[in-house]
This record gives sequence, C-alpha cells and structure tokens, in this order.
Amino acid sequence: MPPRKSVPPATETPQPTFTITELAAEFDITPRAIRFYEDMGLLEPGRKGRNRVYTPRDRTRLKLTLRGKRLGLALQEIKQLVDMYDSQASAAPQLRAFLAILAQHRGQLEQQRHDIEVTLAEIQQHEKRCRSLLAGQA
Amino acid sequence: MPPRKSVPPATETPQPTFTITELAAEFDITPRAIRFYEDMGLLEPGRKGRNRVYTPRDRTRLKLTLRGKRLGLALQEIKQLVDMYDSQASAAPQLRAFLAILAQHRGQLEQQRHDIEVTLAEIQQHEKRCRSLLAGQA
DNA sequence: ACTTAGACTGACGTTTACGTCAATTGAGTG
DNA sequence: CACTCAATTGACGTAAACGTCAGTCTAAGT
Repeated sequence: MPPRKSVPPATETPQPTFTITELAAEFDITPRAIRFYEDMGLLEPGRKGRNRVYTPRDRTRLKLTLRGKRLGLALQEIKQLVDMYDSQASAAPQLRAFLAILAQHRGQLEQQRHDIEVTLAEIQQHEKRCRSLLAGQA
Repeated sequence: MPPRKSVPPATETPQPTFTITELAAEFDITPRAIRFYEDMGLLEPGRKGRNRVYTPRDRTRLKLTLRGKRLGLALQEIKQLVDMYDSQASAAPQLRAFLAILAQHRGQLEQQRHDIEVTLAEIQQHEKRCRSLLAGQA
C-alpha cells in the first residue's frame, strides 16, 4: 500500500461534543430555551446518563435556529427549513415539496430585504435631520 | 376670476378619510387588529359619533406598523420608530435619545439584512440541488 | 458518608398579539 | 317605526416562546 496518511479510516473522526451550558453561554441564551427547542423537534442531543450531549450537528442546527429567530421566523418554519438542510431526500414528490417550501421562504425573505432597505433609508434620513438640528444648536 | 381649479386655497385640502373596514380590507387584516394597534398607542383615529375615522396619517402609521411586523419587530419597538417619524422634537436631549434609538434599530436591521443574504444564498443552493436531482430522474 | 453544585423533569406563570363571542348601539331602509 | 346590519365595547380565550419555581438525581469533593 502506498503511504497515504491524509485520509484516515473516515469511520472515526472524533466529533467534539458540547454541554447545554456551553451552548447556552456561547449563544447567549438560557438552557431552558435550548430544551424548549428540543421539545419543538429542532434538536436531538444524545444522553450521557441523564445529561444531554450535543454534537457539532446540533450546534449548527441551533445556530440556524437563532438566525431564523432574528429574521422573525416561527420555530415551526425554522424546523421546516432546518430539516431540509440535512435531509437527503431524493424522491420526486419530496423534492417538489421542498422546492415549494423554499420558494415560499425565498419570497418572504425578499420581501423582508426590501422592507429593510426602505426602513434603513428612512432611518438614515432621520439621523441626518437629528444631527443637523443638533448642529444648529451648537 | 381666471379659470384656475387646480390649486384650491391650500388651507383646506379635503383630507380623505377611511373606515376601519376599509383599512382592514386594504391591508388584509382584521378590524380587531386595527383596534388593538390603537390600544397600543399606534393609531389615534377620530370619531364620527361612535365610529372611528382614520386620516391618511393614520393610514401611513398603519402601513409602517405592518412593515415593522414583517420585519419581526414588536409593536412597542414599532411605536418607538413611528412616533419619531412624525415627531417635531427639537430639544437636544430628545434628539440624542432619538439618535440612540435609531442607531439601535439600524444595527438590528443591518444584522437582519446580513442574515437574509446568507439565508437566501443557502436557499438558492438547495433549490439548485433539488432541481438537478429532479432533472436526473427524467 | 455528607454536602454541594449542576443538570433534569414536571408544572405552572407570563408576555405578545391578536381571535372570538356576547351584548349594545346607532344609522339607514322599507 | 320595526328591522336589519355594521361598528363598538368589554371580556375571556389562545398560541408561541419561553421564565420560573419546586423537587430529584447524581457525580464530585472533603
């Protein structure tokens, strides 16, 4: 066999794990919230005895969840998206369903992006006005 | 008198008014929601007898409210913004307070805009994958 | 062995943003 | 004037997303 070290058996990359308090600290949320997301089906941590053990995959799903929240999505909607993200579906009806959901979210996000542009423009107008008024008082 | 109809005395531009059901229909929400926004201090319609009468200003505030909602803002936050929009404050402390609020919202919106860009990019990746999988089955 | 200190499990409380229902009421209409 | 019909006003109900106990458990020090 040629000296190939670069690709280890691949069957055992030692995945790092996280505790609930670690993740809570990292993302500045409470353990309660994380457990709630689990109840909603967004996370499925393993168990070491009684305690939860989170994989990098869980961590990613949590990150995606929080991003979805910042966008104002409901946890159910977030679950739709996140579930698709790591699904390996290949059946045509499934794929079409995915495309429908994706299109729906894309439409919503594009609407939001537009709303944001408009609002940011308005905010900058107001900031300008406030600053010139302040300057006039000096 | 010369035949000038286009510019009436300007002191009395007959503001159009709206009923609650008209606005509800226009923005596809319920009258209940509109009354709720009033309770939250977002609208202050006049009254014709018992019934509410909405001015164009109310209509604008309602539109801004709904835009805020699409961005995931709470009604309280929306009120902060909308109140500034038609406030004519000129005192320095007020203006500084406005600037602080504006900066806070701007930061939040810029974060959201970034989240949206990233999410849209991901969605397009998934759409691409789904479509190529579907094409491979034909 | 005793005591903490965390994590866990219900279970109930809370806030936001309305929905829903019942009882009035005022404004038109035949 | 009786009747309808839409708008109003409480008042209570609800779903989402956690917060906040209270009581348990358990692995870790001392």
